[in-house]
Amino acid sequence: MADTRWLDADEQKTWRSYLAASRLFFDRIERQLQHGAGLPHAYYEIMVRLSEAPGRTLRMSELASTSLSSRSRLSHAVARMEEAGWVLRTPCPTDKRGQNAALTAAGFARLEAAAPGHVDEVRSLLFDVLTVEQQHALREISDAMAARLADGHLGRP
Amino acid sequence: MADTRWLDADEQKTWRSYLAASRLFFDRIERQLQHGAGLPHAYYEIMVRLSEAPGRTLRMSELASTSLSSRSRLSHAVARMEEAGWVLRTPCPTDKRGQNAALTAAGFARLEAAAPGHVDEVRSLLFDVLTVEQQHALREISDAMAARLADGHLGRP
DNA sequence: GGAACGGAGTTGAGAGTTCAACTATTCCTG
DNA sequence: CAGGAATAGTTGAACTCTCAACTCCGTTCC
Repeated sequence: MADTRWLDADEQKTWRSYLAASRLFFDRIERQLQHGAGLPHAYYEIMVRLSEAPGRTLRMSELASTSLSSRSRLSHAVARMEEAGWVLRTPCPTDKRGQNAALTAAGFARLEAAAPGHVDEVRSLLFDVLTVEQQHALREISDAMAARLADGHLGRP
Repeated sequence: MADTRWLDADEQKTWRSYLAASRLFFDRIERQLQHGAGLPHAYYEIMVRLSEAPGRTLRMSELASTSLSSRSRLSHAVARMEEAGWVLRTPCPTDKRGQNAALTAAGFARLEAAAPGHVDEVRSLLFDVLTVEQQHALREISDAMAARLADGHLGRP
Protein backbone atom coordinates (compact mmCIF):
# COMPACT_ATOMS: atom_id res chain seq x y z
CA MET A 1 0.00 0.00 0.00
CA ALA A 2 1.87 3.05 -1.27
CA ASP A 3 1.47 6.51 0.23
CA THR A 4 -1.91 8.03 -0.31
CA ARG A 5 -2.30 10.46 -3.17
CA TRP A 6 -4.64 12.94 -1.50
CA LEU A 7 -7.07 15.00 -3.49
CA ASP A 8 -5.90 18.47 -4.45
CA ALA A 9 -8.15 21.48 -4.00
CA ASP A 10 -9.76 21.13 -7.41
CA GLU A 11 -10.38 17.44 -7.05
CA GLN A 12 -11.74 18.03 -3.58
CA LYS A 13 -14.31 20.46 -4.94
CA THR A 14 -15.30 18.18 -7.77
CA TRP A 15 -15.72 15.23 -5.45
CA ARG A 16 -17.78 17.13 -2.91
CA SER A 17 -19.93 18.63 -5.58
CA TYR A 18 -20.60 15.27 -7.17
CA LEU A 19 -21.30 13.74 -3.79
CA ALA A 20 -23.70 16.47 -2.74
CA ALA A 21 -25.57 16.53 -6.04
CA SER A 22 -25.94 12.77 -6.18
CA ARG A 23 -27.03 12.36 -2.58
CA LEU A 24 -29.59 15.12 -2.83
CA PHE A 25 -30.77 13.96 -6.21
CA PHE A 26 -31.30 10.32 -5.29
CA ASP A 27 -32.91 11.28 -2.01
CA ARG A 28 -35.42 13.31 -3.97
CA ILE A 29 -36.04 10.52 -6.46
CA GLU A 30 -36.61 8.15 -3.58
CA ARG A 31 -38.97 10.46 -1.79
CA GLN A 32 -40.95 11.26 -4.90
CA LEU A 33 -41.55 7.61 -5.67
CA GLN A 34 -42.35 6.79 -2.08
CA HIS A 35 -44.88 9.57 -1.72
CA GLY A 36 -46.24 9.53 -5.23
CA ALA A 37 -46.43 5.81 -5.81
CA GLY A 38 -45.75 4.08 -2.53
CA LEU A 39 -42.71 2.16 -3.65
CA PRO A 40 -38.95 2.52 -3.30
CA HIS A 41 -36.80 3.32 -6.29
CA ALA A 42 -35.19 -0.12 -6.16
CA TYR A 43 -38.59 -1.74 -6.59
CA TYR A 44 -39.40 0.61 -9.43
CA GLU A 45 -36.22 -0.38 -11.22
CA ILE A 46 -36.96 -4.06 -10.75
CA MET A 47 -40.42 -3.63 -12.21
CA VAL A 48 -39.08 -1.62 -15.14
CA ARG A 49 -36.65 -4.36 -16.05
CA LEU A 50 -39.31 -6.99 -15.78
CA SER A 51 -41.69 -4.94 -17.90
CA GLU A 52 -39.11 -4.81 -20.68
CA ALA A 53 -38.33 -8.52 -20.67
CA PRO A 54 -40.01 -10.97 -23.05
CA GLY A 55 -43.12 -12.22 -21.33
CA ARG A 56 -42.37 -9.69 -18.58
CA THR A 57 -40.38 -12.50 -17.01
CA LEU A 58 -36.74 -12.91 -16.00
CA ARG A 59 -34.56 -15.26 -14.08
CA MET A 60 -33.75 -13.94 -10.63
CA SER A 61 -30.05 -13.63 -11.36
CA GLU A 62 -30.64 -11.79 -14.64
CA LEU A 63 -32.99 -9.49 -12.84
CA ALA A 64 -30.45 -8.89 -10.10
CA SER A 65 -27.77 -7.78 -12.49
CA THR A 66 -29.92 -5.63 -14.76
CA SER A 67 -31.57 -3.92 -11.83
CA LEU A 68 -28.26 -3.36 -10.03
CA SER A 69 -29.40 -5.31 -7.00
CA SER A 70 -27.52 -7.83 -4.96
CA ARG A 71 -29.05 -11.30 -4.95
CA SER A 72 -30.09 -10.91 -1.37
CA ARG A 73 -31.70 -7.53 -1.89
CA LEU A 74 -33.59 -8.90 -4.85
CA SER A 75 -34.82 -11.91 -2.91
CA HIS A 76 -36.19 -9.75 -0.14
CA ALA A 77 -37.66 -7.25 -2.57
CA VAL A 78 -39.35 -9.84 -4.74
CA ALA A 79 -40.74 -11.54 -1.66
CA ARG A 80 -42.41 -8.29 -0.66
CA MET A 81 -43.58 -7.54 -4.16
CA GLU A 82 -45.06 -10.98 -4.38
CA GLU A 83 -47.01 -10.37 -1.18
CA ALA A 84 -48.27 -7.18 -2.77
CA GLY A 85 -49.34 -9.11 -5.85
CA TRP A 86 -47.05 -7.27 -8.25
CA VAL A 87 -44.79 -10.17 -9.07
CA LEU A 88 -45.14 -13.92 -9.31
CA ARG A 89 -42.31 -16.39 -8.78
CA THR A 90 -42.29 -19.75 -10.51
CA PRO A 91 -39.62 -22.44 -10.63
CA CYS A 92 -37.49 -22.42 -13.74
CA PRO A 93 -38.20 -25.51 -15.85
CA THR A 94 -34.71 -25.92 -17.29
CA ASP A 95 -32.72 -25.37 -14.09
CA LYS A 96 -34.15 -26.66 -10.89
CA ARG A 97 -32.11 -24.21 -8.85
CA GLY A 98 -33.61 -21.27 -10.67
CA GLN A 99 -36.65 -19.09 -10.21
CA ASN A 100 -38.48 -16.97 -12.74
CA ALA A 101 -39.97 -13.70 -11.66
CA ALA A 102 -42.89 -12.39 -13.71
CA LEU A 103 -44.58 -9.02 -13.49
CA THR A 104 -48.32 -9.43 -12.93
CA ALA A 105 -51.01 -7.27 -14.49
CA ALA A 106 -51.41 -5.53 -11.16
CA GLY A 107 -47.67 -4.93 -11.05
CA PHE A 108 -47.67 -3.49 -14.54
CA ALA A 109 -50.57 -1.22 -13.68
CA ARG A 110 -48.73 -0.03 -10.62
CA LEU A 111 -45.69 0.72 -12.71
CA GLU A 112 -47.71 2.64 -15.28
CA ALA A 113 -49.23 4.69 -12.51
CA ALA A 114 -45.85 5.44 -10.99
CA ALA A 115 -44.01 6.33 -14.18
CA PRO A 116 -45.28 9.84 -14.99
CA GLY A 117 -44.43 11.35 -11.62
CA HIS A 118 -41.06 9.69 -11.66
CA VAL A 119 -40.17 10.87 -15.15
CA ASP A 120 -41.30 14.38 -14.28
CA GLU A 121 -38.94 14.38 -11.34
CA VAL A 122 -36.00 13.08 -13.34
CA ARG A 123 -36.64 15.62 -16.06
CA SER A 124 -37.01 18.51 -13.71
CA LEU A 125 -34.00 17.70 -11.54
CA LEU A 126 -31.64 16.41 -14.18
CA PHE A 127 -32.40 17.24 -17.81
CA ASP A 128 -33.96 20.62 -17.24
CA VAL A 129 -30.83 21.94 -15.54
CA LEU A 130 -28.29 20.64 -18.06
CA THR A 131 -27.42 21.77 -21.56
CA VAL A 132 -27.39 19.14 -24.28
CA GLU A 133 -23.59 19.22 -24.22
CA GLN A 134 -23.62 18.60 -20.50
CA GLN A 135 -26.00 15.72 -20.98
CA HIS A 136 -23.61 14.12 -23.43
CA ALA A 137 -20.68 14.77 -21.15
CA LEU A 138 -22.54 13.20 -18.26
CA ARG A 139 -23.23 10.15 -20.32
CA GLU A 140 -19.60 9.71 -21.26
CA ILE A 141 -18.45 10.30 -17.72
CA SER A 142 -20.94 7.75 -16.44
CA ASP A 143 -19.99 5.23 -19.07
CA ALA A 144 -16.34 5.58 -18.14
CA MET A 145 -17.13 5.10 -14.46
CA ALA A 146 -19.40 2.16 -15.12
CA ALA A 147 -16.75 0.49 -17.25
CA ARG A 148 -14.25 0.77 -14.42
CA LEU A 149 -16.81 -0.47 -11.91
CA ALA A 150 -17.71 -3.45 -14.05
CA ASP A 151 -14.14 -4.75 -13.96
CA GLY A 152 -13.91 -7.63 -11.53
CA HIS A 153 -12.43 -4.85 -9.49
CA LEU A 154 -8.62 -5.00 -9.11
CA GLY A 155 -7.73 -2.40 -6.51
CA ARG A 156 -4.75 -0.60 -8.00
CA PRO A 157 -3.26 -1.60 -11.43
CA MET B 1 -50.52 18.00 -14.12
CA ALA B 2 -49.78 18.24 -17.84
CA ASP B 3 -49.04 15.24 -20.03
CA THR B 4 -45.77 13.58 -19.28
CA ARG B 5 -42.80 14.47 -21.43
CA TRP B 6 -41.19 11.06 -21.64
CA LEU B 7 -37.48 10.64 -22.11
CA ASP B 8 -36.32 10.21 -25.69
CA ALA B 9 -33.82 7.49 -26.59
CA ASP B 10 -30.80 9.68 -25.91
CA GLU B 11 -32.07 10.92 -22.61
CA GLN B 12 -32.98 7.39 -21.65
CA LYS B 13 -29.43 6.25 -22.23
CA THR B 14 -27.97 9.16 -20.33
CA TRP B 15 -30.27 8.60 -17.40
CA ARG B 16 -29.63 4.88 -17.18
CA SER B 17 -25.92 5.37 -17.51
CA TYR B 18 -25.85 7.95 -14.76
CA LEU B 19 -28.03 5.77 -12.58
CA ALA B 20 -25.92 2.68 -13.07
CA ALA B 21 -22.61 4.47 -12.54
CA SER B 22 -23.79 6.24 -9.42
CA ARG B 23 -25.39 3.20 -7.83
CA LEU B 24 -22.36 1.03 -8.46
CA PHE B 25 -19.99 3.75 -7.42
CA PHE B 26 -21.63 4.57 -4.12
CA ASP B 27 -22.13 0.91 -3.33
CA ARG B 28 -18.41 0.45 -3.72
CA ILE B 29 -17.60 3.47 -1.60
CA GLU B 30 -19.90 2.15 1.07
CA ARG B 31 -18.43 -1.32 1.00
CA GLN B 32 -14.87 -0.09 1.05
CA LEU B 33 -15.45 2.03 4.13
CA GLN B 34 -17.41 -0.68 5.86
CA HIS B 35 -14.79 -3.34 5.27
CA GLY B 36 -11.73 -1.14 5.52
CA ALA B 37 -12.73 1.03 8.43
CA GLY B 38 -15.89 -0.40 9.94
CA LEU B 39 -18.07 2.61 9.39
CA PRO B 40 -20.73 3.69 6.91
CA HIS B 41 -20.08 6.50 4.50
CA ALA B 42 -22.64 8.71 6.22
CA TYR B 43 -20.68 8.45 9.47
CA TYR B 44 -17.46 9.20 7.65
CA GLU B 45 -18.95 12.36 6.20
CA ILE B 46 -20.19 13.45 9.58
CA MET B 47 -16.75 12.98 11.08
CA VAL B 48 -15.09 14.83 8.22
CA ARG B 49 -17.30 17.86 8.73
CA LEU B 50 -16.68 17.82 12.45
CA SER B 51 -12.95 17.51 11.92
CA GLU B 52 -12.98 20.66 9.79
CA ALA B 53 -15.00 22.75 12.21
CA PRO B 54 -13.39 25.09 14.73
CA GLY B 55 -12.78 23.09 17.87
CA ARG B 56 -13.97 20.06 15.92
CA THR B 57 -17.41 20.98 17.18
CA LEU B 58 -20.67 21.89 15.49
CA ARG B 59 -24.29 22.44 16.35
CA MET B 60 -26.41 19.45 15.39
CA SER B 61 -28.39 21.38 12.81
CA GLU B 62 -25.26 22.79 11.19
CA LEU B 63 -23.82 19.34 11.10
CA ALA B 64 -26.98 17.95 9.56
CA SER B 65 -26.94 20.37 6.67
CA THR B 66 -23.23 20.21 5.92
CA SER B 67 -23.20 16.44 6.07
CA LEU B 68 -26.32 16.11 3.93
CA SER B 69 -28.18 14.24 6.64
CA SER B 70 -31.71 14.64 7.84
CA ARG B 71 -32.03 15.67 11.47
CA SER B 72 -33.32 12.28 12.39
CA ARG B 73 -30.57 10.41 10.62
CA LEU B 74 -28.01 12.58 12.32
CA SER B 75 -29.53 12.01 15.75
CA HIS B 76 -29.41 8.27 15.32
CA ALA B 77 -25.93 8.36 13.85
CA VAL B 78 -24.48 10.60 16.53
CA ALA B 79 -26.06 8.46 19.22
CA ARG B 80 -24.24 5.43 17.82
CA MET B 81 -21.01 7.32 17.38
CA GLU B 82 -21.23 8.54 20.94
CA GLU B 83 -21.59 4.96 22.15
CA ALA B 84 -18.49 4.14 20.15
CA GLY B 85 -16.65 7.02 21.79
CA TRP B 86 -16.03 8.95 18.58
CA VAL B 87 -18.24 11.92 19.35
CA LEU B 88 -19.36 13.74 22.44
CA ARG B 89 -22.59 15.66 22.78
CA THR B 90 -22.87 18.63 25.11
CA PRO B 91 -25.70 21.09 25.59
CA CYS B 92 -25.29 24.39 23.79
CA PRO B 93 -24.69 27.20 26.33
CA THR B 94 -26.38 29.98 24.33
CA ASP B 95 -29.49 28.07 23.25
CA LYS B 96 -30.88 25.56 25.65
CA ARG B 97 -32.61 23.69 22.84
CA GLY B 98 -29.35 23.05 21.06
CA GLN B 99 -26.69 20.41 21.25
CA ASN B 100 -23.06 20.60 20.25
CA ALA B 101 -21.39 17.56 18.79
CA ALA B 102 -17.62 17.34 19.16
CA LEU B 103 -15.25 14.87 17.57
CA THR B 104 -13.19 13.11 20.24
CA ALA B 105 -9.53 12.19 19.90
CA ALA B 106 -10.59 8.61 19.35
CA GLY B 107 -12.98 9.74 16.63
CA PHE B 108 -10.29 11.77 14.94
CA ALA B 109 -7.91 8.82 15.06
CA ARG B 110 -10.55 6.63 13.53
CA LEU B 111 -11.10 9.13 10.77
CA GLU B 112 -7.37 9.39 10.06
CA ALA B 113 -7.19 5.62 9.84
CA ALA B 114 -10.14 5.45 7.47
CA ALA B 115 -9.11 8.25 5.15
CA PRO B 116 -6.35 6.67 3.03
CA GLY B 117 -8.38 3.68 1.93
CA HIS B 118 -11.33 5.88 1.17
CA VAL B 119 -9.36 8.38 -0.87
CA ASP B 120 -7.68 5.56 -2.78
CA GLU B 121 -11.09 4.23 -3.69
CA VAL B 122 -12.42 7.60 -4.80
CA ARG B 123 -9.34 8.23 -6.85
CA SER B 124 -9.33 4.86 -8.48
CA LEU B 125 -13.04 4.78 -9.30
CA LEU B 126 -13.58 8.42 -10.17
CA PHE B 127 -10.54 10.53 -10.97
CA ASP B 128 -8.43 7.83 -12.57
CA VAL B 129 -11.07 7.12 -15.21
CA LEU B 130 -11.82 10.74 -16.15
CA THR B 131 -9.84 13.28 -18.14
CA VAL B 132 -9.28 16.66 -16.57
CA GLU B 133 -11.90 18.11 -18.90
CA GLN B 134 -14.37 15.51 -17.78
CA GLN B 135 -13.61 16.30 -14.17
CA HIS B 136 -14.41 19.94 -14.79
CA ALA B 137 -17.54 19.04 -16.68
CA LEU B 138 -18.65 16.79 -13.84
CA ARG B 139 -18.16 19.59 -11.40
CA GLU B 140 -20.26 22.00 -13.42
CA ILE B 141 -22.94 19.43 -13.96
CA SER B 142 -23.05 18.65 -10.26
CA ASP B 143 -23.12 22.30 -9.31
CA ALA B 144 -26.06 22.85 -11.63
CA MET B 145 -27.92 19.92 -10.17
CA ALA B 146 -27.15 20.94 -6.61
CA ALA B 147 -28.36 24.48 -7.29
CA ARG B 148 -31.67 23.14 -8.53
CA LEU B 149 -31.93 20.77 -5.60
CA ALA B 150 -31.20 23.52 -3.11
CA ASP B 151 -34.24 25.50 -4.27
CA GLY B 152 -37.03 25.07 -1.76
CA HIS B 153 -38.17 22.73 -4.50
CA LEU B 154 -41.10 24.00 -6.60
CA GLY B 155 -42.21 21.12 -8.77
CA ARG B 156 -42.69 22.60 -12.22
CA PRO B 157 -42.09 26.32 -12.95
C1' DG C 1 -47.00 38.42 30.63
C1' DG C 2 -49.43 34.51 28.70
C1' DA C 3 -50.92 31.96 24.58
C1' DA C 4 -49.73 30.70 20.02
C1' DC C 5 -46.30 29.67 16.77
C1' DG C 6 -41.90 28.00 15.14
C1' DG C 7 -37.25 25.89 15.73
C1' DA C 8 -33.94 22.19 17.72
C1' DG C 9 -33.44 17.78 18.60
C1' DT C 10 -34.92 12.99 19.98
C1' DT C 11 -37.46 8.73 19.79
C1' DG C 12 -39.72 4.40 18.27
C1' DA C 13 -41.77 1.81 14.85
C1' DG C 14 -41.50 0.15 10.27
C1' DA C 15 -39.03 -0.74 6.03
C1' DG C 16 -34.97 -1.76 3.14
C1' DT C 17 -30.15 -3.35 2.87
C1' DT C 18 -26.19 -6.07 3.96
C1' DC C 19 -23.67 -9.91 5.45
C1' DA C 20 -22.82 -14.47 6.39
C1' DA C 21 -24.62 -18.90 6.59
C1' DC C 22 -27.39 -22.25 4.50
C1' DT C 23 -29.91 -25.54 1.00
C1' DA C 24 -30.28 -27.37 -3.37
C1' DT C 25 -28.74 -28.17 -7.91
C1' DT C 26 -25.40 -28.27 -11.65
C1' DC C 27 -20.81 -28.33 -13.51
C1' DC C 28 -16.25 -30.00 -13.74
C1' DT C 29 -12.53 -33.12 -13.39
C1' DG C 30 -9.91 -37.06 -12.36
C1' DC D 1 -19.36 -41.61 -12.27
C1' DA D 2 -18.03 -39.97 -7.77
C1' DG D 3 -16.85 -36.01 -5.23
C1' DG D 4 -15.52 -31.40 -4.88
C1' DA D 5 -16.28 -26.82 -6.60
C1' DA D 6 -19.21 -23.47 -8.35
C1' DT D 7 -23.96 -21.48 -9.17
C1' DA D 8 -28.87 -20.08 -7.85
C1' DG D 9 -31.46 -18.48 -4.55
C1' DT D 10 -33.18 -17.89 0.32
C1' DT D 11 -33.07 -16.65 5.16
C1' DG D 12 -32.41 -14.26 9.66
C1' DA D 13 -29.99 -11.05 12.34
C1' DA D 14 -27.90 -6.62 12.67
C1' DC D 15 -27.86 -2.18 11.04
C1' DT D 16 -29.26 2.20 8.90
C1' DC D 17 -32.71 5.17 7.29
C1' DT D 18 -37.32 7.38 7.12
C1' DC D 19 -41.49 9.07 8.89
C1' DA D 20 -44.43 10.85 12.14
C1' DA D 21 -45.07 12.01 16.64
C1' DC D 22 -43.25 14.25 20.68
C1' DT D 23 -40.60 17.35 24.08
C1' DC D 24 -38.47 21.41 25.15
C1' DC D 25 -37.18 26.01 24.39
C1' DG D 26 -37.33 30.50 22.16
C1' DT D 27 -40.02 34.19 19.79
C1' DT D 28 -43.78 36.95 18.80
C1' DC D 29 -47.75 39.38 19.36
C1' DC D 30 -51.73 40.90 21.23
